[in-house]
Amino acid sequence: MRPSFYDRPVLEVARDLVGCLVTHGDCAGVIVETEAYHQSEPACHAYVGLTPRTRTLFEAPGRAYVYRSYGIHALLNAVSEGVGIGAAVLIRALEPVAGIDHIRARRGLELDRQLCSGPGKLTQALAIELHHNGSDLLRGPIVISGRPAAWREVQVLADRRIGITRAAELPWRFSAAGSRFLSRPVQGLQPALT
DNA sequence: CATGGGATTGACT
DNA sequence: GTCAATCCCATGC
Repeated sequence: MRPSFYDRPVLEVARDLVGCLVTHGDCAGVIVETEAYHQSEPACHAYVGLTPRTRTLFEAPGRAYVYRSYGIHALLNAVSEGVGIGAAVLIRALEPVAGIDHIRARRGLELDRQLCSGPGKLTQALAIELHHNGSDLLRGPIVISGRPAAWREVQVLADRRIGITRAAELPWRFSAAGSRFLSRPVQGLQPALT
């Protein structure tokens, strides 16, 4: 992935990350679901401005923003847009493609469809922790790389974001059409604008 | 310094 | 469908 990939409007980055590969150590999965967040809307952590918590969101695009959700789960985001603009793409679900036995052991589950079908599940599956906050997604240890050949032409659907109360009407969730590995089914069935 | 609210998940009725 | 677990940190006194 080139650095310029993330230095674009966060909606485009979120759409284009569907089908890309996330790798950490010997485990990897194809991104099948994302959500976009931007400082201009109140569901985004960066809405409150620059604070210790949101610092990473305003730094260089292509970094990982990892934070703790509900005191329990670590959630992985890809920082997007330019320095000084708070925006990121939440990685919400993966189709596991490598290190599946390792992933099953971490998750305590067997069924492939449930291993990475949620933002907290996939961080547990790939051993992504809070200390990865601020790390470089181009250089590692967590690496996001371009779409494998079989995913080059993936159809992406847009839908409403999940689990938020503010700005809930925005169609900023993106998912791979027909994927069985989503956190929840698509409701809107709207093709993402290109 | 005290309080309260989550970009969730899994267990349970 | 309901609900608790659990912790970082923004906010307000």
